[in-house]
Amino acid sequence: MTDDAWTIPEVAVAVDLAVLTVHDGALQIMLVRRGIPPFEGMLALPGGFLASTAEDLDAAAARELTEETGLGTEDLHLEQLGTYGAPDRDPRRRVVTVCYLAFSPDLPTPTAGGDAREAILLPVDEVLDHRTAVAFDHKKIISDAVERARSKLEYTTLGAAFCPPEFTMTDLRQVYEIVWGTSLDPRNFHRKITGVTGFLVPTGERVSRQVGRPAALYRRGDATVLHPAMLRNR
Amino acid sequence: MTDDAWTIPEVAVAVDLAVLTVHDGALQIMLVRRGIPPFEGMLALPGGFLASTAEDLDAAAARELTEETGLGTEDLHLEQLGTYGAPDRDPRRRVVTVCYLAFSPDLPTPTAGGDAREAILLPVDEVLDHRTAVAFDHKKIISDAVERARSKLEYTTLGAAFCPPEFTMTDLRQVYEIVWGTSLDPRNFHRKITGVTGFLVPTGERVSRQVGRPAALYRRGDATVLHPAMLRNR
DNA sequence: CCAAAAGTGTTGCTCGTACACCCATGA
DNA sequence: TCATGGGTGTACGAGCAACACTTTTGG
Repeated sequence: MTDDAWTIPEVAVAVDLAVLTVHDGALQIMLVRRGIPPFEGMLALPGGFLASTAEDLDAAAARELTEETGLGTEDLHLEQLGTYGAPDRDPRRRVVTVCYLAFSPDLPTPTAGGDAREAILLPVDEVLDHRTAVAFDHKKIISDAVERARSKLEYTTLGAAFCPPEFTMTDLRQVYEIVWGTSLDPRNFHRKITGVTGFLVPTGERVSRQVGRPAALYRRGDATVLHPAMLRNR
Repeated sequence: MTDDAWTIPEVAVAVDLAVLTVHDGALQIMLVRRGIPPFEGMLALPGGFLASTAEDLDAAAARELTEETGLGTEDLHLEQLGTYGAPDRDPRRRVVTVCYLAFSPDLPTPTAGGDAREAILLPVDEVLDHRTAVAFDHKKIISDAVERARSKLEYTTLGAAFCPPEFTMTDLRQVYEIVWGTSLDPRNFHRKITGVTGFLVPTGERVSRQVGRPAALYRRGDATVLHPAMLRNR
C-alpha cells in the first residue's frame, strides 16, 4: 500500500443488498422505490451508506437488511457479492458500494407493514427485462446476483436456504427448477439429494399436499458443499 | 439506498493486489516490504489508494499493478477478489480495500530493477505460515486468494494464465500440481485437457526438454470454462 | 377404482482412475 | 542400449439420464 494519505480522495462507501427469494413460482428480488433524487420513484436495491466510521461492512449489511426489509439476519444466508465503483455510477458524488447477496425463504407477509420501509418483491425476469428501469447500475448488480445464485445451487447446499425450516423434496426441487428455469426429473433429483450425506435430515414427519402420496419432511443438515455437484444442463 | 448524504462517514478506499505466479516449483505471491508505518518493514500486498475521485476501481488496480510490480495489464488475468473493511484493519483511519486477484506467468527477472518498487516473490506456504508476519489483514486476503485460485483451476481454463505464451502439457500439469499441492497422472491429464474443446491450440511445434521424447507446444485457446470440470480429490 | 404425487429399480451412457503399453529423444 | 519423459489403449467403476414400476394418499 502506498501511503500518501494527504491525497486520498473523498469516497462514500455504501452497502447494497440483493435479497433473493422464491415466491409465487418465480425467483424474486427485494427492491425499494426511491423517494428522493437521483432516480426518484425508480426501483433500486435496498442499502445505504455506512452508519459510522466504526461500522463493519458485514454489520452494515445486516443492519440495512433489518432496517429496509424487516428480515432478521439469523438463519439467513448473507455473503459478499462484489464491489461496484464506476466513477459515474452516482451523479451526486463518488460512491463505492459493496453489495451483499442474501437467500431468503418465501415470506408469509413480505414486509408489507411494520418497521420495514416500502420493500417490494418482483420477479427477476421482469426486473432484468430491458423495458424495466432500475436506478444506478443496480440492474447489472441484480444480474450478477442471479448468476451467482444459479451457480451456487450447483455446488453448495444453499438451495435449501430458499425453503422454510421444514420442507419436502418437491419444495427443494422446485427451488432448483425456478432458479435455473429448467425442469428436473423428480425421481433422479430425489435419489441425488438423499445421496449427499448431511444435506437433508428427515424429520420423520410426513405431510399431505392436496392429493397423492404424502411426502417426507426434511430439515437442513450440516453440509455446505454439494458432493458430487449438481450440474445444470448447458 | 438511503440518502442522508450529510452523515456519510469519511472512508478511504484502497485497491490491493494479490498477484499469484508459479515460480521455482511453488505457488508464489508478489509482496512489497513496507517503507513507512504502520507495519513498517513488514510484508504487504502491493496496492494503494484511489488516485482521484474519478478513477475507476478496475483502472486503479491496473495502475497499481504496473506501478508496483512492473507488470503490464494486457495478457494478464485480473479479477475482483473481495472487499475487506473491518473498522480496525488500519490503525491510522478507516480504510476499505477492494482486493484484486491476478494470475501471472513465471517472470524471467521478477521486477528486480526498473521502475517497479521493491517487489518480492515469496511462496504462499511460507507467507501463510503462522511464523511469518504480514501487515494489516493481508494474510487473510492472501489465504482467500489462494483458495480462489485453487478453485478456479477446477472449472475454468485459467491454469494456462500461469504459463508462458507457448507451453507444453507438462508445464500446464505442473501448474495444477503445484497450485493444488497434489500429483496428477500425466496420461489422464493429457487426455482430459485435449478433450476440452478450445482450451489449448497446438502450435505444431515440438520442444525437447533435457531428455525424453519432445513435447508438443500449445497456445491458450478461446475457451474460458472447463467442461467437463477438472475436480481435485478431496 | 382412479388420478396424482412419492419413491425404488434398472439400463445404458459418459466420464474418471488406474495402469499396460508404445513412441521419440539424449547419453 | 537404456533411461526418461510424451502419448495411446483399455478395463473397471462411479455417477447420471431416462423411464418402467411400486407405494400411498384423496376423491
